[in-house]
Amino acid sequence: MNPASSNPGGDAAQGASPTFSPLYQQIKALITQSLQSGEWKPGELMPSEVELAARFKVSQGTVRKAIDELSAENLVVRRQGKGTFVATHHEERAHYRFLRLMPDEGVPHHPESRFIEVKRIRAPAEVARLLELRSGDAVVYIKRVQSFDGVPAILEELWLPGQLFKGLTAERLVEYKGPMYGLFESEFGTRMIRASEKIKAVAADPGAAQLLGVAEGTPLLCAERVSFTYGDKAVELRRGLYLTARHHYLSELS
Amino acid sequence: MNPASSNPGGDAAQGASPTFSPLYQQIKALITQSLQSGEWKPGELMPSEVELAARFKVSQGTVRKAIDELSAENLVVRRQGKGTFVATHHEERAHYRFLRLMPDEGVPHHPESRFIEVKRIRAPAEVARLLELRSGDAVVYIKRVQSFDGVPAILEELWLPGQLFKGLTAERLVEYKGPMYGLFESEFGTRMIRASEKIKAVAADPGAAQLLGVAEGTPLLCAERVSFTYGDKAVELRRGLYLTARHHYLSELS
DNA sequence: AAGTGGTCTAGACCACTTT
DNA sequence: AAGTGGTCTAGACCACTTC
Repeated sequence: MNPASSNPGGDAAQGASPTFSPLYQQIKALITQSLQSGEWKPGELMPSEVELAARFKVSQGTVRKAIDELSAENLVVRRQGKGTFVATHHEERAHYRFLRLMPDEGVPHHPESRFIEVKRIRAPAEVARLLELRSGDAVVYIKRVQSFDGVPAILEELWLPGQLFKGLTAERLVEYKGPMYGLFESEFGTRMIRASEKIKAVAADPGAAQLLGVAEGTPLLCAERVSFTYGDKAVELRRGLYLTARHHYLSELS
Repeated sequence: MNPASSNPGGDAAQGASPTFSPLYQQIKALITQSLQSGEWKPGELMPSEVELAARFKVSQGTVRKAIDELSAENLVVRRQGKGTFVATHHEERAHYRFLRLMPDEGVPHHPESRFIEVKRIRAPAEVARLLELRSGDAVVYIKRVQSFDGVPAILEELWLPGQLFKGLTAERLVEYKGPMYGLFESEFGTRMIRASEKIKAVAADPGAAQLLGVAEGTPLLCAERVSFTYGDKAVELRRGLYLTARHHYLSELS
C-alpha cells in the first residue's frame, strides 16, 4: 500500500543494480546528490523534513534518519526551530576540524599566511598517485608559511587538481581573508568533507629551517594530508611542517 | 497515561537536580551505570532491547536510541540477530582504536613488548595534575620498548593511579599476552573509553636513542596521551616516543 | 499562531541467527 | 519457530524560533 513496503524489491530509481540498501540510505544518497550538485548551497537553509518526506514519498522518520547521518558526518547542521542548513567552511566552528595545531597555552586562534610560491605544474608521479590523477596532469602548487602572532610555525605545500581550480592565482589567495577551504568552497565549488593524515617526525632541511627561523636539523612534525570531497574523491594533497616548540597536534581517540 | 509522558516533570530516580534531559538520555545513563558497575561484563551479551524497555518502562524505540549512542561511542557492539554485547579490548577490531602507529608499507600488526622498568612511585606534580590526583599519591610507573619484527620503534612510559592498579607487577605484565588494555580490563576492571593525545616532534635524548637504537638527536614523534574511563575519569597517562622512519601516525579528520 | 527540528510511542514487517 | 536487532510508518506532543 505505502511506497516503502515495496522496498525489498528495490523501488528506487537507481537502476537495476545488484545491491539493495535501506530506504533511508537511498534517501541519504539522493540528498547528498542535491548537496553535491549545488541545489542547496553551503550555508543555505534546506527544505524541511516534512517537505523532503513529501518529495521522496516516504515518512518523515525515514528522512530524519537520513539527515541524522548527514549531520553526524558534518555535511549538514541542524538547528532546532530554524531548520537544517548545508554545512560551510565559513564559520568558526568548522575551522578547527582541519586545523589540529593548538597552542600549548592559551586559546586557539588562526595563523596569518604568507605565500611563498603559487604556480601551475605537471603532477609528479607521487602527487598524481595520491590525487588519483594521471602523471603529468596539471596541478596547482602552493607554498606558504603560517605564523601565530608574527612567529612562523607552519610551512605548508599544497597540490590541487588543475581541472578543479582553474582560476586560482596568487592574487586571489592573498586578497582572500579567512581559511583557504572557505575560498575553495565559495569560488571553486569544492567542499572538503573529510581528510586523512599521515604524521611523522623529521629534521628541518636548510630550506625549511630558513623559512621557519630555526636551526637546520630541528625536529619538525610532518603531516601529509589527503582531503576528500563528495563521493570520496581526493581533491587536495597537503604536506605541512609544524614547529612544535610552543604548539602541539591534537588527536582525539574515540 | 504512559510513563514517558511524565518526563517533562522529571520522572527519573535521579534526584531533584535542576537539569532536565530527554528520556533516552536518562536511559542511556542508567545503562552506562550498569556497564560501569559490571552488571554486564565486557564481551558479554546484554539484555535485549525488549527486556530493557520493560525494565525501564519505556518503549523499545527509546531504548534503541539510547543504545544507538552507546554503540556510536564504542561502549557496546550490536550484532543483528544475536543481540547487543558489551565492548571489550579483547578483539582485533578494538586494538587499532588506540594504536595509531601504522607501517608505511604492508599490513598493520602488533608490536612485541620488552619491559624496562615497573615500579610504584609518588606522583610527580605534572603527573598528578593530568591524572587528577593529589601530588604524592601512589602511581604505577611503567617503561617499555615495543618492536616490530624485532626492530625497536616505540619507547613508552606510563603512569597509572596506584589505587586502581594495586596488584600490577612486572611479572603480570610480562606473562600477559596481548594488549595492555586487555589486561587492565580483565584484571583491574578498568576499561579505557576514549583518549586525547598531544603530539610533538622532539630530538632523541641519549637514553631514548640508546633504547631505540638510533643516533642521539634523531627526530622522534612524542605523543602524550591521557585516557579516560566511564564518567570521563582520567585513569592513564602515557608518553610515547615513536620512531617514524618506517611508520607513521594515522589521524583521520572527519 | 505557525513552522521547525526533537522526543516518544505503538505496531508492523524484514534480515539474520539460533534452536 | 522463536528471538534478536534493523527498518519503516503514523501520530502525538515538546522546545525553540519567527512572524
